[in-house]
Amino acid sequence: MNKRAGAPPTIIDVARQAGVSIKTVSRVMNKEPTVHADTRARVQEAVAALNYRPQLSARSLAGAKSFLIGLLYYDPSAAFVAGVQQGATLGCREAGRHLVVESLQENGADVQAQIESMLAALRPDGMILTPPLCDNPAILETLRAQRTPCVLISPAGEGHGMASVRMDDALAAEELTNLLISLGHKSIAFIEGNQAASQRRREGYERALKAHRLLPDPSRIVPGTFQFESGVEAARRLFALPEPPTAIFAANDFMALGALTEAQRRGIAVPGDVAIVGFDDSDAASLVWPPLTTVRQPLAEMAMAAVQMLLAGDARFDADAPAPVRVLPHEVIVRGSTAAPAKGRA
Amino acid sequence: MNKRAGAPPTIIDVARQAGVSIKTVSRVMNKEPTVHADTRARVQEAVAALNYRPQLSARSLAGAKSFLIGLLYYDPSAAFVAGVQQGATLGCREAGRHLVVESLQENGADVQAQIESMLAALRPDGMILTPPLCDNPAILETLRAQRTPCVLISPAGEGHGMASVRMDDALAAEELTNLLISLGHKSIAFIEGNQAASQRRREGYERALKAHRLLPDPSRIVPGTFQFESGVEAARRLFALPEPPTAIFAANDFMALGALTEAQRRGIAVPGDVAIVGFDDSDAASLVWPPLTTVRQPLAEMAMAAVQMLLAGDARFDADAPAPVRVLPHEVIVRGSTAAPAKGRA
DNA sequence: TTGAAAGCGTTACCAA
DNA sequence: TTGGTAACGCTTTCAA
Repeated sequence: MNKRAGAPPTIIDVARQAGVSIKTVSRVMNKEPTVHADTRARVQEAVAALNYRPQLSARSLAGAKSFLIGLLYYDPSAAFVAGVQQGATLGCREAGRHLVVESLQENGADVQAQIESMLAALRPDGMILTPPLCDNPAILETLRAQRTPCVLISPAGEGHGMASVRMDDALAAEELTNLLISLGHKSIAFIEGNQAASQRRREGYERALKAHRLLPDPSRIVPGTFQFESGVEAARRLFALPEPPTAIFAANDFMALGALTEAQRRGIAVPGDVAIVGFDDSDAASLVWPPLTTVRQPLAEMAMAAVQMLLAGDARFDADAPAPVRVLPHEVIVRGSTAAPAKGRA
Repeated sequence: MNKRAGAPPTIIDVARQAGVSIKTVSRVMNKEPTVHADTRARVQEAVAALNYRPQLSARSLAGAKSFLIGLLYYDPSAAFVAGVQQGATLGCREAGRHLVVESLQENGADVQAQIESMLAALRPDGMILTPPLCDNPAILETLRAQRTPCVLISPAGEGHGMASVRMDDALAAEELTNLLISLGHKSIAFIEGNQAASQRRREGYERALKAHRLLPDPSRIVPGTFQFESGVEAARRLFALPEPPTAIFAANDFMALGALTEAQRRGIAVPGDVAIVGFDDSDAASLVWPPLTTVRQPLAEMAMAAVQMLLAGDARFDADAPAPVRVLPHEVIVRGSTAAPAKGRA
């Protein structure tokens, strides 16, 4: 006897229809190998006929998995969330999981409480953390205490022993700097940011200079905050130097756009008088003139990899196994903001 | 007897600790009024002592709610997802719900299957749809068939009888146009987009012109695609007119940025020779020079309202009750890309 | 105002 | 290879 019609079919309905036990249906649904091919076919037929889909809450209550992956973030740029999320949702779909997103409210003390409460309620199979949360020791400790598998996206340091996915910021910066050098630039300034990524990018910048025996000039390395305005300010200082640089490498696009704006305000031609490169390939990078030469972070791919690592068990707390780190390839995008320096200025 | 230590406490542990039945604990957790104050206090004490948190899967299996809200999107701009999501996660947290995000893969035929499968597995308490999904009749029909409460964010038309949240695009466009008119502009061009919102914005633009007895000139209304390049192209056509406009209203920021770029490439000063306004307050709007005068959509607020409507039952399929529509206030943001027209050009 | 017991739909253990 | 049956942790119904 069917329950009231209209109610979604349950495993019992399928078992009855296929003439097997519910346990066998369960085995088929979970792709367990120990089922006879005929039986399996019969069950699958019944599943299709009834349009049966196992209910998540029942599965997770009875079993060990929740089929949920959590994505935790706090005040990142829109492009960053969107990119990561795109990859995470795709990865989850492929794996039959679902993505639960939580944007933490504040970086205050109750953040831990927020996380604990989420973990207790949802019991996610794994968590994905983005900067700056993935660099917050208190948060990582909370997660570790609950033994929730985690993968960090682009952590600042070594990820505190947790699995992580990143791109090679230093290498990308080195490539970008090499591009400028190969165009003929010898006087290349660097605008720093106030996040961990900036440090790594600067390393690559200096590595490239050294490889070409161009001595880094401290006066050409100016601070910034990853904000547009700080790029304007930094450029102002650079253009005021007795010998202004012929190229500017900003640690992110926003600051590069600030530098671009300041150059244009002063009638300094880009890329004619000064070449400018950024980092991140933000939306705005291709929405200005000249469009910005920059580096694309493989955000979606990184998030997808994170999901895969989570489900492959790479993020378990296996004690002495070193935490795995996956490094994904980036892409240098050459646009109109770079060119060879004007005659006599190289 | 406690289970193995380390396992999270259950309702049974709390009941034992408080000396009441599990049903009473359940009542307290669900804030049911029919509990004596003393009993309630005793239970809450036990809950705090054990750090008890009800498990979602058990709650949803036993009860009628899943405590999950779904957010469905397909290829929107990063800023749009990020904005909506910020509001949705906050709204969910306040309501003790969690946000499950699904980004559909394609706008193809299997989209319905994707949705059905999600609904069957998750049984979300409600769904939030963003454009263009919220304008897709097939998708809406699928949702309606499952009787899942839905709230549409900025649907194109009347929302097909479903609850929706929107801003008043036409009013905002009218205000923006009025701003230009009040600055002294009489020759204001409009760059259209290829989405429903563009239509509404154009209505407001024309309303403002008519109110000031400025006849809309068809040659000053040019098509676009909401993409940067189409803004460049549109501006090219406008600047080639015998009498170029003194102001350009682009139906979104990306096209406005294209127009800005084209103006600068031609040495046409902004806002001196031509004023430019956009729509959406995208990141890039404040990352260029001059920064763009535009309109901010209250995306986060709209999403938060959507969650509230969902939980208030505003989105139930109550047959003859008309679907509720909430309209949220926007914000006109005046920046550097607008000024009075140059003498003699008004 | 409180409680006992019967589910909810699935997985897991153990036996056949 | 299969099936019976006991969990899983909570809400709900019905009684007290």
